[in-house]
Amino acid sequence: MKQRITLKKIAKEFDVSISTVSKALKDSHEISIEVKEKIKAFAHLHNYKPNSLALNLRNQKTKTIGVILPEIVHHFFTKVITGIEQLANEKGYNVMICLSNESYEKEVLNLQMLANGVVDGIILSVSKETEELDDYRHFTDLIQNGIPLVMFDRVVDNVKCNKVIADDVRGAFEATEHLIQNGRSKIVLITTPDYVVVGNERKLGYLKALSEYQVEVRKELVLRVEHEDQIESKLKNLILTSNRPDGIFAVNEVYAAIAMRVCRENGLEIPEDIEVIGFTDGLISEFTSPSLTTVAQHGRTMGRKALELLLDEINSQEPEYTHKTELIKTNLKIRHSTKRLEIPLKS
Amino acid sequence: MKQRITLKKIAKEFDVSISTVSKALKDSHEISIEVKEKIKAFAHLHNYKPNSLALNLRNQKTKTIGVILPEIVHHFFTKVITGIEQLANEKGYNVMICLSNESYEKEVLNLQMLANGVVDGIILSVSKETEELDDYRHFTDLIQNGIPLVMFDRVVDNVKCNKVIADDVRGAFEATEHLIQNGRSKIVLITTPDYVVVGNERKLGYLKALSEYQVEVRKELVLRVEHEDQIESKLKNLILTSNRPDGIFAVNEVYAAIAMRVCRENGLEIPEDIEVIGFTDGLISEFTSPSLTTVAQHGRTMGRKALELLLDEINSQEPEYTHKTELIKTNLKIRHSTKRLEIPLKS
DNA sequence: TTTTTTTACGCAAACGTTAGAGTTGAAATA
DNA sequence: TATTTCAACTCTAACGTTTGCGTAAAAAAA
Repeated sequence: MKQRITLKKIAKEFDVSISTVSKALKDSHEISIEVKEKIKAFAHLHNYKPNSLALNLRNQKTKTIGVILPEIVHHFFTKVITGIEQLANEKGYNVMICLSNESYEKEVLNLQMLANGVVDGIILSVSKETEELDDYRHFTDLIQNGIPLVMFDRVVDNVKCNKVIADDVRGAFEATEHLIQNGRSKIVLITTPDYVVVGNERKLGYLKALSEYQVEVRKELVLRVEHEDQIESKLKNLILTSNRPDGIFAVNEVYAAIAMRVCRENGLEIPEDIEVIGFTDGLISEFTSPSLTTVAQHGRTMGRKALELLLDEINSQEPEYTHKTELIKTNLKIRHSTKRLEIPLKS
Repeated sequence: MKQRITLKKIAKEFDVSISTVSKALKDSHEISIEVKEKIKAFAHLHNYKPNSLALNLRNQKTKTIGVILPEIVHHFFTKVITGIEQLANEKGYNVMICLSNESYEKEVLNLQMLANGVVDGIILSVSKETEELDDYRHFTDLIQNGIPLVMFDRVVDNVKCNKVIADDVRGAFEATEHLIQNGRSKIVLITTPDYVVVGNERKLGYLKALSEYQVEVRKELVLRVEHEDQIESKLKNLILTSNRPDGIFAVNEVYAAIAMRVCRENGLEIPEDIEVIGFTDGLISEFTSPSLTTVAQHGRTMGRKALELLLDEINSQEPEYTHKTELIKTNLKIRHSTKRLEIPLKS
């Protein structure tokens, strides 16, 4: 196990100083051509690469950005990573990914770890527990420390930083609108508890569509679930009532897929008896049967945009940087779980 | 934007030397109690955290391990990451994830980047392009440089390092066996091109099962696809022959899901007319209709094991470390795309 | 020949940290 | 009083790199 070669070792080899070697490798005019040639040849032969740690320490920057995700077994987040990675690559940055596993404590730990000089900036989606605890001091501390932070998807309103969010309200509006235009009026909303911001935003869109189209809002049709397991019984109850629902809008893909299964197990045909729409452009939607209409979130675009904003802030010279919030458009991917509308009722 | 606080700044504050501060914060007996107290209080107030870069440089280790994945929009890989992350967390290590995007060049770049002092060791799954090019010098170079490497899932036989692989042969054998025991004999194999090692291993298992149960091997039933798009036409051809297949074993989940769709579009009932099994414990399997029987790979276990081996090597004092190859058992998750066998024909 | 310029290098500081080896000054011992 | 001991610090080197500045010798100009 031969050790990595350093400037020092090369210097010793030719009996010159370390700075001579450093300058030679940088092709400095201060060094004679012969010396440069032999040093370069030797360095190349031994595959010299400057030690990143030393460079980072000296330059006070790492050309690395940190990404903290609530979880990774989630198609949307992997899409976002792909977008971040892509742009990072183009710009010569490295990406360090950490998982908070939806835990406040791990989020704080990850943040502290990354803040200690490891990265030049951080992209993050807030963990559910943090949203629940409603404690955001670790974010403001970070920002106080001068480390740029960009939040995406699950963001916190009163933390001053760049943000990238999907246009959740509009996406949910369009999904609900689509169901209404397909003649549905008893539309179930399957959503998360209130503290999950995106869930709430999507609920807003749902309500907005109902009100705009003068569809009655029925409280019992709003299903708030803490966990997937709860969907089956709650939904079944609704289906078995006399005034059973004819449409479902779920705030994520898995909820929608489960809802479809429950419907079919209870004798409902999709989309004839009931139409279903999910949120997120995951993998599942394409392979369910019937395939699931979803609100596509464009995770890759969000990732790219988030990094764009981050680099913008990192490279900004201004003492007072002004933060932006970017809204990424969603769009409805109509598949077989809803009927395609031939003649739109409203343009 | 206040700058991070350093030992130097604390030292200046109290007009003592840097080492006094360092020792005070480490509660050294060399420092008087009063001085220790005031320094600690001040440090805590200003939320002092030692700069990781400086520590890494000094200690010549980073407590960070690098993971290079061919892609991340892939349920299996995210499971592996989860496993790695979990153990890393327990052991106080950080994880840096890089994507090769199945590209040889990016794999090499990532490897070089990580090797420059950024990580203490690397866990990697070989990119398809690398397997195709059959060029593994970047791995041997890395090992020569004394940086421990663990390969998982897609490994290279003649690179000397720790490896973790699923028992692909056995998994494929059991899948094929299951189909045979269910009375199937015309079993299609949907696999990748030959250079993809795991695909090959799974093919071996398939062939072994056929031979062991004396089922005729029909070359035309082995479908080698470069891309998902090719499945439809190739499979359709087989289905439309007089001697149509009655079982399908696909080397991954997406192939299996697509195969199911093609079968149903061509009038075959699953599992009555044809049974289907996939590989990988992805998300899709549960939500297809019927749900898909798969060979579960236990990605999390693989991730944990890979890191375990890596840490083992990192912390090994021996000059001649002997490498291991760990085989992770798969198991068949029987769902609705195959019939459950009530009385096993063979134990 | 003396002075100036140029060439080609070495020195030292800096990034932030740690730890062993000094160095004080005062208290304890002889 | 002289010596030893000890507490409580500071100094220094080291990790690997870069870069402005200093400087010796050689070359050019006076």
